[in-house]
Amino acid sequence: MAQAREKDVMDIALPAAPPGMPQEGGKAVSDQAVFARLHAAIVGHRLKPGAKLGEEALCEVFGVSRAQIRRILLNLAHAKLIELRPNRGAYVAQPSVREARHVFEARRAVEAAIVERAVDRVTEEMIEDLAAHIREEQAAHERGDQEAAIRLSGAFHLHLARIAGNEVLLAFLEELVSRTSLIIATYGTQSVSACSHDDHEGILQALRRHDAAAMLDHMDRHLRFIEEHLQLIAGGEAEVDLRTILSE
Amino acid sequence: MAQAREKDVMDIALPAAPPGMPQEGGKAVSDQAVFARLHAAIVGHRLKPGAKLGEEALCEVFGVSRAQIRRILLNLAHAKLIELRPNRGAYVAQPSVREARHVFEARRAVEAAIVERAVDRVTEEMIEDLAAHIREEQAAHERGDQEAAIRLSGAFHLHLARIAGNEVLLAFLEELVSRTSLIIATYGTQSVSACSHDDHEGILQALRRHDAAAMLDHMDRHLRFIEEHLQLIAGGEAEVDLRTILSE
DNA sequence: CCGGACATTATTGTCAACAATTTTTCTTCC
DNA sequence: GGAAGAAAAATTGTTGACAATAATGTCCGG
Repeated sequence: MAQAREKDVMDIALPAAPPGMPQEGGKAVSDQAVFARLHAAIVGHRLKPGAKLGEEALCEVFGVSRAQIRRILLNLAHAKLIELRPNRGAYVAQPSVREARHVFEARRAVEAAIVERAVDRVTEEMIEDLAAHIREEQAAHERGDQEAAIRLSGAFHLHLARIAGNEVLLAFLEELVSRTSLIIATYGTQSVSACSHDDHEGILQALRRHDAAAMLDHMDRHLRFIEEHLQLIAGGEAEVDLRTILSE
Repeated sequence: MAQAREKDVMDIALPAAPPGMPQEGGKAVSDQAVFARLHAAIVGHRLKPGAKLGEEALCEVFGVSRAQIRRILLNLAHAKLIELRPNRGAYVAQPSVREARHVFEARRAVEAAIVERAVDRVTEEMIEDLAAHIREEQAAHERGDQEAAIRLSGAFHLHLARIAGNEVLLAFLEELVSRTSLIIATYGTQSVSACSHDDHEGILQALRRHDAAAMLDHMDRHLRFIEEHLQLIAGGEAEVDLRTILSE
């Protein structure tokens, strides 16, 4: 079982492997690169909540030293994507129901602040960029590329944050978007794996009219819709898993 | 000069040194303890923006290994209190004017969200705790204890966040309060070194009446007042320091 | 007297071996 | 057969030495 989970870790490197850089012999791989790969694997639902991230395994996968991996794991822990249990190792985080609700609540607050600033600063060109972005989302959705759909869906919100022009709010939203994706991985059903691009379209329409109130309304409904379609009931921890699975 | 700054580092340990624990011979000092000491020193304006934090010096002061200090410095960097320049070392952060404005803007947004939730959840007992807190603030102010005044001033806002009951918003505000203190250390005049307890009193009065609108108004004015009384003009970087100081 | 190249020093970054802890496996006994 | 306990294996945590880099000081030529 632990062996099986290690196998999952081995799969991380494959999808986004850089072309011209063999892990052996080449020069050092940057922290940022490894961090980005692990981040993408967790947010993209390839590494599932609870999966163990052994240091040795990660070293082999990325071809880096343990000291480096350790530093990167610390960063991922700070981003709340993994949990570091002393003397036990690193595990992909399993957000509690309470935590999930707090993340959504905080996200509504932060997104509202971003919307208010974005309507004032947006230009025609930016609106066209957003429209193009939504088309990309739609394309990924139609072609059935789930991971791209998740990524682009989050990127839409971050795009809006960049328009708002506040780097602190952007950093907050980056954290919240990533955590939202992890929450969906933990509590999501098949139907809800990402934001629906229709909602994004509605938000964009309101932005075109510079209608802040309508944008806020759309954004709030959008986030509440996602939250309500999760199975955020009771203690969805491992304990319940065993009970429901084994009581046939 | 570099030597003088190292001296500053030596002063960190003295004020809050734990009584019964000699750094040599006792068991290991926890990361958290060292982090808290450095955090308090920076937020309490004892370590000034730009001060160098040499690894060797910190090891001697706290009696810990370099690996441990390195890990702690990484955490402080993540909290945006220090800046890690590769191959150059760690320095107490010098927030740019732009960054300062973004922090205040984000803080207004986060505090607004907290206020809205706090008015709904507050109890009589909590209000009394807040009142007691304000009296403590006043006492520290009257006795001229600047560091305590700074700390308690931030603690008031965090107390409110705890009442709001959202751990994510609380974590955001913790970061923002610390960064605000660093911004005040960088751009503050003598007159503005902390929140005025009068404003806090006004916020509390509005909370007593469960008047969310009044609270939001007070909070917003409170934060804008602090921001406006800083010297947030032009590029107050180190470059300018040398130029203005040496060109008499 | 000033400026640039070189050597020295100090500091940060990295690595590999060692210690401590947890997890697994194997044995033993009821 | 199953549980308790002990040995073994695997994994995490720490330490110290070494390499790489930047800062400083020195020496010479102009």
